[in-house]
Amino acid sequence: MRSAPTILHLDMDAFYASAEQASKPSLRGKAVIVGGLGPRGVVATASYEARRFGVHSAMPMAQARRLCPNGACLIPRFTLYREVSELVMGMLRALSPLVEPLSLDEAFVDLEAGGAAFDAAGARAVGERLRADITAATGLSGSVGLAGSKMLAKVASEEAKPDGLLLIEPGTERELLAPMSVRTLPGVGPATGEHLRRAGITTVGELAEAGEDELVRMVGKAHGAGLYRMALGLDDRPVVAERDAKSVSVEDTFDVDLHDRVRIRNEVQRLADRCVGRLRASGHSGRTIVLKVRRYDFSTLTRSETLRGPTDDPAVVREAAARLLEGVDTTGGVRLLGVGVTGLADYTQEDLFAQVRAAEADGDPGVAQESGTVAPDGAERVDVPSGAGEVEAPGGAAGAVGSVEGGGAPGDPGGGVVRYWAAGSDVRHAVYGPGWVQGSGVGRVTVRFERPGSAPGRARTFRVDDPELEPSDPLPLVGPAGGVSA
DNA sequence: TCTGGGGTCCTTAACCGT
DNA sequence: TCTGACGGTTAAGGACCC
Repeated sequence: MRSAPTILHLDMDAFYASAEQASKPSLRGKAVIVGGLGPRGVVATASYEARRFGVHSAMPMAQARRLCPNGACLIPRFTLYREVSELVMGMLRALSPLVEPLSLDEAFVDLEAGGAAFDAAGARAVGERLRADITAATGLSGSVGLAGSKMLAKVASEEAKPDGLLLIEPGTERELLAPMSVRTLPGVGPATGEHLRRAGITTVGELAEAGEDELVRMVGKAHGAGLYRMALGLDDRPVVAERDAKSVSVEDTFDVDLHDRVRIRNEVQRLADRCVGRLRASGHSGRTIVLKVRRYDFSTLTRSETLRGPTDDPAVVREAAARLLEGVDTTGGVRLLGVGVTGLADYTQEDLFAQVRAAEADGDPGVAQESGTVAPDGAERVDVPSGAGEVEAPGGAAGAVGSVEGGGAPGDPGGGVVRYWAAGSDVRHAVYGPGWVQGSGVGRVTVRFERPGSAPGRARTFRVDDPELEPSDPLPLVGPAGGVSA
């Protein structure tokens, strides 16, 4: 069954880094690295200029700085990326109602379903125009893959990068795939790749030769069967526009491992509250509470508890998380904590209260226990004085940072306002106007004053507590404040 | 100075009820 | 009544994706 190449996969090129370059003219053509800037940060995206130094995503930021000491390292600005993403997704939806976003910078489109294209020539024309329109509207480039299936369209856009388009003609897919690395296929990561390599399989062609039975034996039923079909270029998964969320979770990695049990408990409570905040914002409640703990040695464990009914009550989630924590040994230190909720239901508040009442009538401790909630503190965190929780256990780590406590900026929202200016963040100066933080340290912060569409601007340095300087929202890449062309 | 954060899906084992 | 097969649910972990 040979189908026309009318599945389109769009992948924006080095999305976060390109968006930063578009909004910060002085960074165009320069190495830009977007990611976490803390001692345990990793790279989210590197510009192509930075990739030439060997920097790539998921690499520890410290290593990236070593490889590319002159690169600009910036924190991600998701508000901006989301805005650009919505603009682009809107353009895709103009082509077809069947648009399946995979992330902020990637999506599938079923062109045939939208009547946008029915054959290779039509699909190619739509793809080329889309790329031009995206660049005109955002100043960014995207790569397009066109094929008869999602898997092949994705492989095609990957091959087309950067700033290209590739259409896989029906009938040519097996020859095209055969010499490619097995790692090209979606679903083959480091573990499966290594597994296959030990069996002497490194290319997609060898994968196809191995046969389904052999693959199933090696990597399991579902994975093996799927892998075999993909190696033959077979994939009939439809493009689906709406997908229901299945879980909501939040997690924090701490700059320094946590040892103090009290502090750990407090962090779990905070995470539970944040998680419920997100759960409610998404209009969901959930039944299963999950606690995640990553220990000093990077070993990760999860503990979960399923309630009698779904909840979005912070007290209930806090208590469940606290109970789960009691069963976890944290001696040695904890580098990450997370709280999640799965088994989502979109119950309304009314339904939920009805559930609670029913459960109370049942005498069910699972759901009804908000009455018996201990809740030592409200939403407010009871902060362990800095340092007090970090008194080193014998043989403590080299960290010794002390000043910045886990995740939070060392800002004091109360009085003196010593602000923390993260590199890459947006600011506005009363005199010089909008700009972005280039760097800060020893009581100073350097700001470059430029905006999307302007010429590269000049940098000025201020005291970190300069009253004329304040954080601000990102300027749009296009529109009144900016403009894609200078 | 190793290794983020937010997800999805699959596998395995234990357990319960039929 | 005992035993076994089977299905569903829960819990935990692992791989993978962007």
